[in-house]
Amino acid sequence: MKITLKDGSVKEYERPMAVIEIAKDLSEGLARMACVAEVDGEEADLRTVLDRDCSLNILTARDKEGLAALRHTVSHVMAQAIKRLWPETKLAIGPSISDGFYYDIDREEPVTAEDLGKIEAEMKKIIKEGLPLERFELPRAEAIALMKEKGEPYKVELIEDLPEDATISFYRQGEFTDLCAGPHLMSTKEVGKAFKLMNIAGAYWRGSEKNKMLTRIYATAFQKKEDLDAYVTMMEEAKKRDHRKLGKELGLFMMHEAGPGFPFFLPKGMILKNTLLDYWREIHKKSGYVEISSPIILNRSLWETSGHWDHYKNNMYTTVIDEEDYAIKPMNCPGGVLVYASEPRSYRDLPLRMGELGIVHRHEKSGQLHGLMRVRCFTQDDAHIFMTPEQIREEIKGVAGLINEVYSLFGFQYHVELSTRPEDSMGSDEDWEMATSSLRGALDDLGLDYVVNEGDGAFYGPKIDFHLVDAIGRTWQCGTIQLDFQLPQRFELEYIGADGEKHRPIMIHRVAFGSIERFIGILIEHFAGAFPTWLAPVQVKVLPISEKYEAYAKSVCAELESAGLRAETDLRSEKIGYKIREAQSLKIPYMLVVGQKEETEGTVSVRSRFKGDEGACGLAAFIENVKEEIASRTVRAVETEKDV
RNA sequence: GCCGAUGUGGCUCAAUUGGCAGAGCAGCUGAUUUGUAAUCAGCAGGUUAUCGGUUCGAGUCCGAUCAUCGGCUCCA
Repeated sequence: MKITLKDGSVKEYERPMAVIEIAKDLSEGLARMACVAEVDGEEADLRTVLDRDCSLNILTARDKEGLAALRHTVSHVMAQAIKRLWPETKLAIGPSISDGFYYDIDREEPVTAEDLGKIEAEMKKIIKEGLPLERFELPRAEAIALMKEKGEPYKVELIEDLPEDATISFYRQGEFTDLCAGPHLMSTKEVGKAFKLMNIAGAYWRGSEKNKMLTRIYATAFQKKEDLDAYVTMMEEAKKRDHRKLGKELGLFMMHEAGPGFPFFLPKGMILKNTLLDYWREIHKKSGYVEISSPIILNRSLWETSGHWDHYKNNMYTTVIDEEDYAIKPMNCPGGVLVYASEPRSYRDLPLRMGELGIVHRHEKSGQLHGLMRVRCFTQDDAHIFMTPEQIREEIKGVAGLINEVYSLFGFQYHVELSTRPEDSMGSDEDWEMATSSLRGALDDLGLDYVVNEGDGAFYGPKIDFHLVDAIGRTWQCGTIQLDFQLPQRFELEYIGADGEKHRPIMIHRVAFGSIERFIGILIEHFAGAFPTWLAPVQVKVLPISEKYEAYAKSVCAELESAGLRAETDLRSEKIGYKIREAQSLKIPYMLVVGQKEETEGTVSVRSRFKGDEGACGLAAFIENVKEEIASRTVRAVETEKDV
């Protein structure tokens, strides 16, 4: 099969092995910068479902349309079933989404898990009835009248938002009629059996918290039963790699009621965090950044100058000390700005790339906390770049390149969004035009594929966001690059140009990891806890066969440690199988089994968490190999664990 | 914050219509001295999230609070 990437490059793969080959290429970074555009000449989209399995879904445009029509039809069947069971229920919207569909409904009594079973049973009846789906159109006024007659106020509201002269399309199946643009299957019979109601949630009508909260029923459907089964299995597997579960099992971090949303890092999690920070410092030094640290608590007048006191106070922890207002910083920028302003700057100093691993606190609303992904205290791998307008494009490219380098190291897939000027914004049209085109230009220069979110930028400037995917397909914003002309103005920042005159610099706010906490959450799920050796909290565990070999095990461990490896011994009087089982479940990269044979020969028996027993090896040679693996930060995303 | 659900030893889960709070794993002690995913025995561990109510009697029923989970909104 011939695959065309969005950057225009073409690769050929042999059919039976294609999926594996593509996965390998992706993990090696070959195709990461671009998604698949065509498969055998047909427009297509390619995504890895789970990196560990390298299971790839290659969906052609036609497949996607067919699946959407199927799901949309099942959505109508579900709505029909609900109306049959509880006729007083009001219907809102029921679209097809990336891995299924949902319907928002308004019912007095809460929907329960048992109700889902009843709905499914009723849906099966409707499917069996084989009702044909008929499309018909009505002028706007008649459409409104029809929906009023059926007692569907949400539908009426939807139609009222359409233009006066619009013709409204409906789909009818049996006694049930729904406002809908289609397309649909021909008959409810075609739905088949491959559908499943997943869960119940709340959702605001039209996505605004000012509106009524409706009940959303999430469900999914596939063309084949096997696909549904595979999906359900995949979701179950994915839940096993939930970072909250693994974080506890692997002793990485904990939460406590004493501080909801404030994570505690445990000793092993701290090694992971510090190792990431070491890496961060290394690449930032290489990329010409300097590092600063600014205070956690600063007084009110600073936050007033920066605008946070007015615009961000709801999310800030504030306090009164010696009768003066203070705030715990929710962002690092004002601190960075003060450092910039602390001495006169020349154009020769620019661009000035000033990094800060800053701990910020934000009072997030209780309902939105989520493990390490959404917390109230986190470390941003922040940096502020002060520069001249001419330097914007190159700097953006530099940052985007750096972020790509970081994500590629871990084998992440990500997508990029460009957010443009919002309605409520500050600054001149020219500034916005220049800033937005610089961002766009940088993305184009790099050949990065991106979507544009019109009007979604910050009030002070446009931004580029980088999103990573968690184990069950939710995406999380991690990296971001934001252009800012407001803060330099508010703080009256200056530099002396070549002309001897004062000029105002432009600022970039940027993060690569985003928050170390969130990034670690994503890493845990991405690797299912089996971190690459360079990141693993314990890299080698020495397992003596019995207490007789305790001395040798200790000496091996001492040598590993003196070579800079993170090693532990397991000296308990347990059988070797027990020790292996435990080390394996902790996902320790290497287990060294030592007994009589090894002690006599001065060797170690190496067991890899992925490959199992690898046989005897000289200790010096083993150390060299592992050191090399760590130094090169080798990531083996394609390897799979042995089944338990 | 909003809608819904959940909360029992460190972890995973039991406990009939309201009737003596249990088990496995982990921990500790002892025995065992082990060759690639769980050796055996014993011991200890709980104010059933918290506070209040109903009842002769509450893990179980009711109310409030807190936390967590699935979403929505917001966001790194």
